[in-house]
Amino acid sequence: MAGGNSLYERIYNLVRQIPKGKVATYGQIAMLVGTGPRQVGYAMAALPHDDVPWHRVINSKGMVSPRTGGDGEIIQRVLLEAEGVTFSLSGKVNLREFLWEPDLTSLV
DNA sequence: TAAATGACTAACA
DNA sequence: GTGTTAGCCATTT
Repeated sequence: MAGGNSLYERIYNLVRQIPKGKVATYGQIAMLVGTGPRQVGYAMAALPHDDVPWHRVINSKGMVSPRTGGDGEIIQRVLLEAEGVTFSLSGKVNLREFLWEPDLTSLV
């Protein structure tokens, strides 16, 4: 387990800071916590917290990543649309408008 | 201890 | 535009 304060804790903490109506990419979060993008995806898969807006985390293509098994992919899209994020006909988010710009001054 | 896993990304064909 | 290859690194078995 991730005893106490682990890398994942930082990832979850960062994800919680994503404002409503915005999205962040795995690579972006990975860079901020100083790890590889796969760890971010793995952290989401583990998700010990149920109060993390994991649905605001998408891949670099602006699309919801297909996960193993279930169809949470659909749920993620619904949650984002409920927050005001729009999807193109191809099922992609306009990152130029909805990509979260992390406020570094508040992360120090 | 070593090998396998994975909700990714960038580069190349 | 899509498909494949390689790199990535903490967690799990």
